[in-house]
Amino acid sequence: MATACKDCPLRKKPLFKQMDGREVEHMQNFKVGELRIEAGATLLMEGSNSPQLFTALRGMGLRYKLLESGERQVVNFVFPGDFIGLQAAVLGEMTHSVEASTSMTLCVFDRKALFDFFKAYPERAYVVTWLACVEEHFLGEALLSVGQRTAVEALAWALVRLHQRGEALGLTRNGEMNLPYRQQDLADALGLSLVHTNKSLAKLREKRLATWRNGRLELHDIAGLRNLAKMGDEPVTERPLM
Amino acid sequence: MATACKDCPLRKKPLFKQMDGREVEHMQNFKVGELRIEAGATLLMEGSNSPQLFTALRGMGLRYKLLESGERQVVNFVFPGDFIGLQAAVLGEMTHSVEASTSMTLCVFDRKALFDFFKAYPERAYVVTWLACVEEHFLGEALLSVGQRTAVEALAWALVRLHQRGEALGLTRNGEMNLPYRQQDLADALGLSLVHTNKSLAKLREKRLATWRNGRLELHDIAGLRNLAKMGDEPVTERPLM
DNA sequence: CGATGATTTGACGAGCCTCAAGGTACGTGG
DNA sequence: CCACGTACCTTGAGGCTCGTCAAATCATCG
Repeated sequence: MATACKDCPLRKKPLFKQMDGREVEHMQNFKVGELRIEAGATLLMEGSNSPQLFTALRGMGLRYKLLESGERQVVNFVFPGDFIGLQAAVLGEMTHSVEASTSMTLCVFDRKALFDFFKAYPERAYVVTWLACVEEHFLGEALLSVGQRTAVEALAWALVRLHQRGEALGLTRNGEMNLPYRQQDLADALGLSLVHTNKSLAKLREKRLATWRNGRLELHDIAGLRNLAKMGDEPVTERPLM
Repeated sequence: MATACKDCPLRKKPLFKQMDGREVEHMQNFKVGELRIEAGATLLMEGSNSPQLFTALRGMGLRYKLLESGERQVVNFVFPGDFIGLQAAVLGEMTHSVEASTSMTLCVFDRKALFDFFKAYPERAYVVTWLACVEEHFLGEALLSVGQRTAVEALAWALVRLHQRGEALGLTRNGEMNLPYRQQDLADALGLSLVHTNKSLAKLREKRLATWRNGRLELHDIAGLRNLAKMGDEPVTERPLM
């Protein structure tokens, strides 16, 4: 049974901007159902033109692109609240694939209704644009990491960011959280080899900065990590939810 | 004297989707003026909250991010038709800086009017989202290049893409175009050192694939470059103009 | 308890970076 | 007109980071 938008558990988290009753109703009009997929399943394929849009409600996933020769670049990690499939809706096809790392449940919207949605609810149209900008922002930061940081620095950056996202969603306890990815996923996100990623993670452990094993991430010294990664401190800000 | 939107020379280029008279009028309502800046000038600073939005009308520029330690990551190249400053308008601050590589003229819009614009002209709101998606698409591709391609491959990719953009704007003649950037700019875009960029460009020349000197780019073998870069062939498609 | 997939470690080499010096084009002032 | 400065491009030498190859360990699961 699909949960009604008014009962959406995600919306109440402090990370997300409050919606008034009308907005919730607008979302309810747009929503066509819920989808549950298993870990490992592919939700969207690069190049595909899916008839549906999604918002991740529960679970985590990956966005990635492939080179013809098989190399994979992870372009982002999917967390609850992420909006998925906008590119297919607007540009006509997905520019990356999306797959589930854990089992996930997603809110489903009808892609064909998007333009009518824009006409009917401009404040929601603004939200869609907002989310596209957030994605753009993250990709720029990732590019900065891959292009300019060393392996250890890039890993420090990635772990801090992932933890930050988890924390904003209330997924952490005493600096710990579940991080259900493989080292290969991080490696592909940062343009590193698996082996070098593994050795760099070991360095972070030796320096007592962060530990990540058995799917559990623990940051021992966030300030140290941020410093190592030469990150400025932009606090997590409220963002809207679709 | 600011040119009127109805006389906009950019809009007529085949790259851009046709607008009907009403849409042109909507843009005219939104436009507040024109700006001309010199080569080397900074248009927007990362972290700034500019009161203005821009569309590049003429000239070329760079979008980049800086690390505290001084490393620069070029996140994109600015060509005529690019929409600039959306992040500041929506997220509250720019997530990258923008500077002019040549002298530029830009169309100026009022950031505060953006939301009203969304309400009044949903088809234009849709266009803004479209452009944000295009940017996201490009950043994903850049990430793929920096993360997974070798230096020569990444350069091949970059030169093909830049040439493609030039061609779509009618800036090329027999595979040649002006490319008013420094090698350092390409290096910072691809996460390479200047020296290695220079040597890799030499290799592309030796292989008779591409020559870029004195601000002039010449692609001798586009298929060869695409092949080297392992690029699929997505054709350039029409896109809207703001 | 074997099979499969993920993590870990070691050895070695390659790609890319840094340092350094020289070259070219172009503008400026004596 | 030439000396000089500046900005950018080019080339060489040497070293470090990171990738590849290989194998061992570990965890999970049927």
